[in-house]
Amino acid sequence: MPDGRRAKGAVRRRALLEATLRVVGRDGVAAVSQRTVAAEADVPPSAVLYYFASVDDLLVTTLREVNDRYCAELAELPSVEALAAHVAALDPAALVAEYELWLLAARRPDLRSELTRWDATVDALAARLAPDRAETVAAALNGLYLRAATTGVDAEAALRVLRTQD
Amino acid sequence: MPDGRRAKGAVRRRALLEATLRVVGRDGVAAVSQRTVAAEADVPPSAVLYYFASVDDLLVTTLREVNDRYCAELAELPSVEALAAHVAALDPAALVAEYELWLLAARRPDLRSELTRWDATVDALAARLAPDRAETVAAALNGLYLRAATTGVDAEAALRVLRTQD
DNA sequence: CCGAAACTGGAGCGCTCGCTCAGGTAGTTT
DNA sequence: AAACTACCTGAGCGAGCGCTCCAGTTTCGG
Repeated sequence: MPDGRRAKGAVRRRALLEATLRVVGRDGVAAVSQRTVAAEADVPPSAVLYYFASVDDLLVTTLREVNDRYCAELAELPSVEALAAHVAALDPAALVAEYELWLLAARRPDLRSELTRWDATVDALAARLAPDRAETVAAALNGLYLRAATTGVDAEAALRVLRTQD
Repeated sequence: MPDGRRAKGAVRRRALLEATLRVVGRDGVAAVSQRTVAAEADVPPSAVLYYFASVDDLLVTTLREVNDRYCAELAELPSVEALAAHVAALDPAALVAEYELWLLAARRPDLRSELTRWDATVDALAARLAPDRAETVAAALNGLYLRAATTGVDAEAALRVLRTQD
């Protein structure tokens, strides 16, 4: 029988993770605090440290979840055209949040594995969609992501960049 | 006659800017505070707010200086080969610092101009060194920078990525 | 229906933060 | 040398921080 107590807790826990991601996207990793996340999720501050061992734990858990999501999304793309459309459809604010977390992972040895996971996913995608020029496509994709985070990228331009040999 | 007092002040001001960049590289933008920078530059904390209107002003000034330096460096590269060598020679820690500042600029409207300045410099370089495939080279260069910040990139691999058509 | 377990939330501790300010020090001018 | 002024600084304020603690509430199994 499902325990109603645990179920209720799980809902709050998830709400906190989503609130954290929103705070990161809006104001950056530095703005993530027990009190700001609690306010964003509309729970009392003490709830944050009931569901997570520390504020840092909350942040790291959020990072892993986001990485999971992005990697899964990339793995399902069937073609270079779909990839270009994917890049063009990304929300700049969400990408900025992603880079905030990327930077956090780059700085901390214990999160290095998340970084290599992301790199490996991009490399695998490039090798799958463009085996003869995988290195360039992987680099160009990373470059497109960066550009998409600021000025945005439209699908035609993305496709032009990714189809490097035509 | 030059006022010795003013000259001494200028030296301290510069020391604070360099200390700020070191702190950003080592511990991130979030670690930049009046007290940490003062300790890094070996000046009393109050000196920080004597030379800069606020801690934020110090950070923004540092960002503009770093951007100046990077843009000037790119503008002088004579060939794709030199560009590949340049990327391979970059220090990962310094690149992480650069991305910290990039992210700061991405989030703040008043710093958007620094971002477009960087993008324009990269685009101009790509158009100069590889006119027939500028968009791809610009994206690939940004991708290489990102990779260089974590795992590092060797010169041969960078050249392979940048010479997209061979 | 009752004890246990999961959950809730407010109070508050020790700490660092950005910033202000009154006053001290040292180089310049007369 | 005295007056002036630009430069410099330690002390301290109010605020927000992570985190602990514990008394209260809800929901469960037996």
